[in-house]
Amino acid sequence: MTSDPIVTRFAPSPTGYLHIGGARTALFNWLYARGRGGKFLLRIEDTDRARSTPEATAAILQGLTWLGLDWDGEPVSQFEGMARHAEVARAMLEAGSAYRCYSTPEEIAAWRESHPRQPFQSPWRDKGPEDWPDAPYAIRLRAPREGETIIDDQVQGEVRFGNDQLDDMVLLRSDGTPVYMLAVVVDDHDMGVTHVIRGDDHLTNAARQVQVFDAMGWKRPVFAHIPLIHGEDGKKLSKRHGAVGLHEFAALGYPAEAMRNYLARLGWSHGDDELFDDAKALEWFDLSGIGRAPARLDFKKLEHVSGWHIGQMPGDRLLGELDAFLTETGQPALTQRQKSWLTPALDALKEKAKTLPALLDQGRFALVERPVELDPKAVAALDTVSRGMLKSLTAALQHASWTRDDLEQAAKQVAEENGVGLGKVAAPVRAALAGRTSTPSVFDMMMALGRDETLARLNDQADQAG
RNA sequence: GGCCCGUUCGUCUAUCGGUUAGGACACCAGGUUUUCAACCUGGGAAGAGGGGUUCGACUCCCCUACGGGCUGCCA
Repeated sequence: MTSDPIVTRFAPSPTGYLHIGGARTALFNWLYARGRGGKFLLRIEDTDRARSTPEATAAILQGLTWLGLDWDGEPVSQFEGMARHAEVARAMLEAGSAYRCYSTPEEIAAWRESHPRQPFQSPWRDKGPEDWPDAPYAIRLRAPREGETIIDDQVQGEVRFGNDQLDDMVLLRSDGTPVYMLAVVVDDHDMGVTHVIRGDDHLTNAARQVQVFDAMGWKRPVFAHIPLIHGEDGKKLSKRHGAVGLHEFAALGYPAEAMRNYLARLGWSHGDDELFDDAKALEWFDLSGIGRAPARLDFKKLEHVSGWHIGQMPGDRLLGELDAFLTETGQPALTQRQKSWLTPALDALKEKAKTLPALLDQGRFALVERPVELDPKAVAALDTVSRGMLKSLTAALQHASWTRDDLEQAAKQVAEENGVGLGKVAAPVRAALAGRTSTPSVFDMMMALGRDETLARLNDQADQAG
């Protein structure tokens, strides 16, 4: 038997930026669909008009784009489907799977008051047309009162709800507007969604939604309710945990592919595999690998994953990432000259950098122009003796062929002549070349800067020898 | 309150009845080294508690504790 093509969706409410939990949910849906040749759809749940904003929608789309998650077709606006949702509610009314409920909010509140710990039971459930008053009414689902509603969840397993715990949910409000729970079901059905992968805060909702699917005679999608991400303290993720918005992670300089890797591993695993690229993630991702306990955000681990990905990147890709990062954070783009100095040093730089800004910081020698500004430690490294050694090195370098071996040879020679270790020679070179004491290897810098720039920078300091 | 979900090293996790409970991050100690790193080697570190079931439980069942979710004519 040929199975239907997979269709997943990500359905955020446009009430703010895309946060890290939502990003992971989107990633799971994307991985599942894309790994199986299926479709990944987007639906904006904008039925809450008061809280939904176009800016938030834009921010979410931008976040997904940055993360590298592409979706099929245009994003669907749930709000625009209102008429369709109402139509379904009316159809259910016609079919008898829903009924008119004339209870007012006050009556419902009073009922609850006198029936503690019991779901509301409308007195209108079994009334006929002859009893209908001339008043506004809500349409409620005629849900089964006995038996169980069972969700066969791919993550949570078989979850059973006693139908006596589930009330007849409102489908259409008395003002004629559909309710979110109905909209979700109708949209998922109309969009052909086969797999609903979402936060487990919707697990209980699923029971109600399934009743609607059943009432309409629609095929239920496969459900997978994934645990939410928590902060480092184990509490629900919120602003006080620092970065929670995806854009904040982008600004911190984690490459998108590293975020994908880290996020994928948060709550999902494939044996002991920790570091992998998209191809592997797509190949390995499966619902069965998702855990049931909420995972905490761990920035240290993220850093490690990020460092690995940066180290794996070919130079041109890395340069592209750096460009994107600078643009993203509103910093000036790299000039041609900066690129020409930075590029040869990339292989050395990417070995140690864990984030993009960290790499830029280590590569600062390639970004500055003469005269190189010295920080206090660099000044301290350039005492009279050091400047003297710089002078002899500069002289020796004048005729050196610019290969790493020769440079190293020359430096060692100067060290020997002065009866000191290589470190003593390297320190002032480092200071003169980069203006600081923490840099890549001095030889890497010399190779990257080239003969002219290197000698110029060295001379800038050597000339000041006493 | 009721219903539902969860609980393996500090953290992310492996284990799908039989392991000295494995890996990764972090941490500690050594090594390497021209700085900072990076890297290499080694180390400490876990089944929430209590009952069962079983020849044998981290794995299955029950209870408790602790987290979390839902319980709206919110989404």
